[in-house]
Amino acid sequence: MELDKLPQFTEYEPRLSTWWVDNDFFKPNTNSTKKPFTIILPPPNANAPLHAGHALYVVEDILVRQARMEGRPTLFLPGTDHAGIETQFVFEKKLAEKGRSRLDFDRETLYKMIHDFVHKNRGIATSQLKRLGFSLDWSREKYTLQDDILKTVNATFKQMHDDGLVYRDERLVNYCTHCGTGFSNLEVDHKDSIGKLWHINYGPITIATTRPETIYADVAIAVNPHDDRYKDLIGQTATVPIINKKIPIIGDEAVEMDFGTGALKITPGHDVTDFEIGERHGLDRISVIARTGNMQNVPEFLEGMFPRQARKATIEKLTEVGALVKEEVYEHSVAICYRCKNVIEPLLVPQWFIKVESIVEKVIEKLDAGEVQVFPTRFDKDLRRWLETAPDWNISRQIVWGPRIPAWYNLTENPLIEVTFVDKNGKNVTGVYNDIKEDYSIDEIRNGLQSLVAPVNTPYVTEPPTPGAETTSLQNPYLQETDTFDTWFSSGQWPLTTLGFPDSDDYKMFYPTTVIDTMWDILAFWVMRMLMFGVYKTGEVPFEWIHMHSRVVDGKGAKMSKSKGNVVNPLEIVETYGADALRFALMFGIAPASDIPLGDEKLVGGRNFVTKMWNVSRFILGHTENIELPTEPPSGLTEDDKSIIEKYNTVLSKVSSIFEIDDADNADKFQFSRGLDALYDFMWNEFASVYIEQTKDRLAGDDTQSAQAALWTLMTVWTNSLKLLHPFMPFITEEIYQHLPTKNDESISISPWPERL
RNA sequence: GAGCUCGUAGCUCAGUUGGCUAGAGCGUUACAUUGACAUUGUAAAGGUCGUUGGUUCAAGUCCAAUCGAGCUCACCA
Repeated sequence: MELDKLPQFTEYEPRLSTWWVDNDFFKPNTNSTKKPFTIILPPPNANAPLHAGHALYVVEDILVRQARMEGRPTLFLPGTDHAGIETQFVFEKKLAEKGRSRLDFDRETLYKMIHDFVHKNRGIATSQLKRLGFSLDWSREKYTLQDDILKTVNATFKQMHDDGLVYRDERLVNYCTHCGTGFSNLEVDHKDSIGKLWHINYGPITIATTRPETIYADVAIAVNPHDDRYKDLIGQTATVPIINKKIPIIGDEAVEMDFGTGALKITPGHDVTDFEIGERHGLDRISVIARTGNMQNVPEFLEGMFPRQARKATIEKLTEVGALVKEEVYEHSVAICYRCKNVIEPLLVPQWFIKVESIVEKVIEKLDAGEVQVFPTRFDKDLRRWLETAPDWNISRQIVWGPRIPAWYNLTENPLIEVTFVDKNGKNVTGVYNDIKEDYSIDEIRNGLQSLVAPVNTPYVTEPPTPGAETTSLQNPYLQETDTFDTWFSSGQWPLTTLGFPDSDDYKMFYPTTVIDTMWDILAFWVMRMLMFGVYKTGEVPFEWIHMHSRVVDGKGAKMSKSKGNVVNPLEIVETYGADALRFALMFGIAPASDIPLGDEKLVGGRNFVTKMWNVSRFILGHTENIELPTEPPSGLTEDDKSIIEKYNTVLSKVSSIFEIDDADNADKFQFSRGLDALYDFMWNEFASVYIEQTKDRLAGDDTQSAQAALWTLMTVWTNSLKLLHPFMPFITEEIYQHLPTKNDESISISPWPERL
């Protein structure tokens, strides 16, 4: 029963991690009649290694390990996410390094290339999760793009469509006319730019604008209704110069009185603020910039120009007609394409939307009823605000990497659909089908298809019209929508899809899940969507608790970022200090949902604690050779023995109360730091520094009864303390447990949660 | 502009519903120790709990104001 001089965590941590999985300790014990405990792992990006934030899965692992020891059927289910935009972004960067672009490939080829790229990297994150010791049931691992998941995701879309919750509408998207595609906000760079602010006379009122080339798309002038200068003009008309179009003057509080002239030209087709004002007042949307980047719907002298040329020409014309009041230098930031650095135009592009109001109402009812609760409670307010102000959800993305929206258009019946494809000679073609149908067959378009844009009112079907034949039949005039689902549309159904909704045994047993734990930054994106899908599909919330964890920052409290160079790799920490030390550093002395400064001092502290555990165990085990360990509590316990047992009982209830999350009055729930602090103090100061010193003489003395009482107390209290510590620091506790004569179970991870002594 | 969080020892942070001489880790100082201890143990120094006012028998904790820091959302055409 000799232990090495030092704990060799680089040896035992990976060994135990594999051993746990190989022996199925993390598969749920479904024989128990206790209430199941379920956590679905928030899926990390399948394509990227873990970062420091992922180490916070330790919060979930602590809960899961404790529940497992309580004897509850406990499931911690792993999976990975295809991370649509981010992954395609990374892949395209790699393409760019080789001088290629996504526009060189048809969508099917591109999809396959990204798929292969992700497939190569998929193992990295999963092996890291294992190395960190998370007690996941790998036999149930899922991936967001696997067939059974997609089947449910598509079924949800169809159900929502049948319920009348799906519609198409035009919205402004960040569109790069040079690259011919839309981007998400994440993909847009901003550049400070010195431009000009032109003051232009519209008859009774003068406006200020940075974009005079869009005046042809103006549909109104807006002023602030509290603006004494202008409020009497509301209801009158103004005149767009050059084209002499009459437009109404309206009042809207979004207009800043202090900016420019205090009067704003409303151009819903080309500006996000204007779009919203236009929505409020029921105004038309006019597009004067085509997706090709050329001017359209403009006076003849501008036709076909690019916006920059049109701006110059418009200024000249305004000067000529005397409408230009003045121009001033103005600094602002403009959105530019991350790839080609050209200016991003907000353009009207048809998008897919989900009506959220009826679903959100039900979610709020569940919140009110306490069926789902938020910890810490201050985030309840945030969640409600997101729910109450949730606009209809744009679920479509103009990217390839993701589940393609299951809607099909009949091309011959809707020839105004615009298609972009690579023709059989490898050339990029964009055109309205009606204009190009003489030159290209539907098959040629389909085979090289990159994207299509169907006008908003184009009819569609939600099943492939000729199942299995849609990509081959010469007669088939249908093309599938090329937009893909927003990543959150599929990951929002994660608690359902991973458990095999609607009729699997797992779903019946483990849904609703117990806790979801994430950082607050995706409360609106992900947690809210899971609530919506859960309630919509099952009538039940997908989890009982929403637990918000902390953000990992560097040792000085600064946010980690690549540009600052202070990003830490959790696996490097594990190599240097051990996974237990990392887990300790993340939990010790931390208030719920506050920042976690992760510096070397903290990690050293964790490693030293591991060493301390080890040495205490060496001391106790060193005496099992010459003193017989009683199997029953001996009668001759001293005051010292009774005192340490009493202190153990106090710590036991303190640690246990962290996990009593169903108790409404329990102020200690989820207070991991308090439990760990108490354990640390007890094990190191009370037990090791005080009690062990008290026993040394007795263990070495001639009084066998006293020695046995001391050894029994040492061994019993220590074994139970290790069990209390196990959810927090699983490796060292398991490694020691395997050497204990008091070991009653194959693994400490499945041993019963200790009781009072 | 709206909202949220924070300001406690040299550093990083705890401090549950207000209640004994305000705590931890790291750091500092002194002494001890080859011990179960990549050291550890004992002890010490170090805080007007941002500032001001209020409620209370009692305030780090509640309220108001103020100063400072950080974050989120919305953003100026």
